[in-house]
Amino acid sequence: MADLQGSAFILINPDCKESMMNKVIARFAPSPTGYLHIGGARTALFNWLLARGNGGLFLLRIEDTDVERSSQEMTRAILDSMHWLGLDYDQEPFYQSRRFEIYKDYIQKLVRTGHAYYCRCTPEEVEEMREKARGLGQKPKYAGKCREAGLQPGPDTVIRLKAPQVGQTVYQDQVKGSIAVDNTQLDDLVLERMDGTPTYNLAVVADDIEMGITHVLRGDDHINNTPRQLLIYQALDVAPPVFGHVPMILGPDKKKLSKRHGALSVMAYKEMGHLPEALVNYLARLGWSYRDEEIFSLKDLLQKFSLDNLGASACVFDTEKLKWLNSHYIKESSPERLAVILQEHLDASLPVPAQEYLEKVIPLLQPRASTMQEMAEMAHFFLVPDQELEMDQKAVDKFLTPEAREYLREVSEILAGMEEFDQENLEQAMKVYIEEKNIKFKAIAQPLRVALTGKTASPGIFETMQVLGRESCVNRLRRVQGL
RNA sequence: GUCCCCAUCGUCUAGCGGCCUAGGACGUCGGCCUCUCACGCCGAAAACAGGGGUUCAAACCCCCUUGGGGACGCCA
Repeated sequence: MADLQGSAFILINPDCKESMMNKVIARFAPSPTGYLHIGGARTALFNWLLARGNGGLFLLRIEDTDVERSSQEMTRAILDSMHWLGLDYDQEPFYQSRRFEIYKDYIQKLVRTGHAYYCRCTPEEVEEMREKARGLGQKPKYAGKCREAGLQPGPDTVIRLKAPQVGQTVYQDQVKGSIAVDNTQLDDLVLERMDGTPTYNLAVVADDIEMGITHVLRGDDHINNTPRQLLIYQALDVAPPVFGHVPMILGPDKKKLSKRHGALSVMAYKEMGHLPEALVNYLARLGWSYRDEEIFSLKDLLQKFSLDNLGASACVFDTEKLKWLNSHYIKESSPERLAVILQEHLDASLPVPAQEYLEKVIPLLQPRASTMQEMAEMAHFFLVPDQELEMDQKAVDKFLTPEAREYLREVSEILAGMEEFDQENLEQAMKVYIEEKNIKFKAIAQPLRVALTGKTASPGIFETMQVLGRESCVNRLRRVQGL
């Protein structure tokens, strides 16, 4: 790109179509100062889709230059979350903390070419300048005191970008459209701190150049950083990547999602019993749409995702819709897989059930549970020892009348004498019994349910009985006689 | 305060000047099914923030107002 510095109107990256022709290289660049939260996960997903959906590369960069707040554990946790969601990356992760030499080179190049200068102003002085600007009703910024001072490196100096003071910086945002900022709004940002470490904006630009990044999709909250970064690209005389800023995810109160109101980590959703494909599907639809469709697998998304269908406005995270998607995927999943997941959610006081048994229980719960946590609660009566089954007292009082107990006593004897203890034969046996007694099925359905499950709501009574098995059914029916 | 961004049912959204008496989905409310609870099916209520333009024609284009969000660090 030509050096346009100083011209009245600076147009950067007027059209991305040409670069779209080349191989897409996108990245996700989390800072390991916290868990991977819902917003970060969506950013990662979109970048992954952009790269993988176009035969490109998806790289990972760990922005751990803040040694104080970054940790190895958080990096691990972020990687685990991405793995759980099914977002894999190419090459080894790039760690900014190991790349300080590269940043030094970039900064020195800027100093050499006259695009950066040494500054001796103290943080207090700079703060005064900002205050002054604020007082004048202007945007707080560094006033440029050392800009023309021609200072040499020293122990108390930082390096600042010599940013253009006229014209404007314009770029085509892939989701927002044209964005323009007057250069007077921007100041000479610090590139290298007093301790010699690079600042965020410099490191990002240097890395994106080094990594060959073609597309930067990131949160809306970075929209104001983009013009600053563009200025660095310009000073470096390097063509910038394509930028796109996806809208923020808001909490139910329409405020930026934070730990206070449910900006939970990805892993928290796992613990609540959400399936990864449900979370991916939900996140994808938050800010993106494809006609009237709602259900998307990762594979569908790969094929259908495009920047064109990204929305521009902020959206509210809706737990109810997530749960609906989750219940959908629970219905779609195999009992084999769900059994493994369910184990993690079961009450620790329960005896560890066999995989085969869970696989019989789960089909009865699939249409009823919207999270695996819920399923674990529903599965409880299937797994608890007969003598420890908790009984809902209100249900007992209402349905286990003396008359009903007598029916149950007789039924328990019938069950004990049955040949094939399956749903079909159970239904037949009960039919015969109620005809014999000349009663309605309703007269014994709820008493049976309460006796067997302890509750008034459960899966179908015959399928429940078949899964529980003869022994448990008889045990439980006998047990209620004494209650 | 200054700058930037955004604005269709409660929520996620379709809509890219005429197909819109605004479509879908979640949720809500009815109904059907039914051994309970679910699932499923059927149906209903529910939105173009306001005001000016442009145009034969505006939810769609422009401007203003209002509202919301974000950013103004030697954090990332």
